Amino acid sequence: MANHRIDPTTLPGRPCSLASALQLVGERWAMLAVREVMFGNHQFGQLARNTGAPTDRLAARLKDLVAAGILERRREPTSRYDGYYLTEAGQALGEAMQPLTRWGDRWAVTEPPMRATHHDHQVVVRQVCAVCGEEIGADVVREMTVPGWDAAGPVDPQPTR
Amino acid sequence: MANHRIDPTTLPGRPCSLASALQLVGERWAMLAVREVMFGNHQFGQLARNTGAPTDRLAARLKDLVAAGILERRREPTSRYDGYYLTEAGQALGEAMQPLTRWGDRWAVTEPPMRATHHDHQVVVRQVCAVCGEEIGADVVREMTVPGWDAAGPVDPQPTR
DNA sequence: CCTCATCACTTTGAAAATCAAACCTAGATG
DNA sequence: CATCTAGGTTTGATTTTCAAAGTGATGAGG
Repeated sequence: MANHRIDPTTLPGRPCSLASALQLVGERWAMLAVREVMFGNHQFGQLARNTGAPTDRLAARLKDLVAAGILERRREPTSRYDGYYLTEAGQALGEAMQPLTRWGDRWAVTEPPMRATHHDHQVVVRQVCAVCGEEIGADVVREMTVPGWDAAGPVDPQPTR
Repeated sequence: MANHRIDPTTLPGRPCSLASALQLVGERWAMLAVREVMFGNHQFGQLARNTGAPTDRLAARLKDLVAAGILERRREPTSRYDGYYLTEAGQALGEAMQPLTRWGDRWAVTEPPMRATHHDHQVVVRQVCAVCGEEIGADVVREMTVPGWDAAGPVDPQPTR
């Protein structure tokens, strides 16, 4: 497992876990490849057909995702070819992508092309805090832990001198 | 509000709300711009500084996000310039981006550069089903509602014939 | 043994997107 | 009037993306 973590202060703009996450999975086709692996499709050809990505781009993305420790390439037991599988980070990413999919259902598509159910009813996602059980909403406070930044942007130590 | 919804069957690959969502907000800098607006930064210059995006790219993204109905451009009361604000879809997107940020905290960065708290304790996100209250995990079943596709990929009506 | 098919890529050459930097416009400031 | 600031747009070079063709390894059919 590679686990190429990024120091967010080396990225342009505000140091932020979202920016770092997008550095790993923000390029085109990356999340769709993870989606397919999550759906149980492990072969390169399946990923290519089901994402619609050009094969050279897909090959590059898969290489990156393996290097980032999100996918793992290993031999399929039933076949002579390798398959791509989710690591623990990849599993977690798959779950983190669900709210984005749900957002797409609600705001991005004319008609949702998939239905997510468990126990024979449709899943309606709610984000709650595991500590206090309350729904997470607008009362979340964000503190920057890196010096030089606050919510409004970079803080100048001496403004113009 | 523009509300450019996408018919997911017109996209390459599997018709999917995630692919549609990424069509709207998957390009570089788009989510970071939404993040900044969510943090209360509404001016173009702030968005440029805080995202680190080139101004031409940022201008293009903001135009797209406004056209997609995610941001709204309106006159600042305190200034003679316009500012960018979240629509209802943009608010919802901001919330959908949180799990991705949390994933980044855990898997993408060397050290989280921000801390999210409410009521003086750190937020730990848990996704639960609003219908039954159970945590959403692996027991989610996905059914495709469009013909020609299942979880494994495209279904051929007559295979080779 | 020879041909053909399948799978997983890689290479190629053209088109499109991205970038940093320079430039532009309109209104305030000195 | 000259300069400054904010909010972009334009420019020209670089990089990325794309579809399509090619490669090489394995196995099946005749």
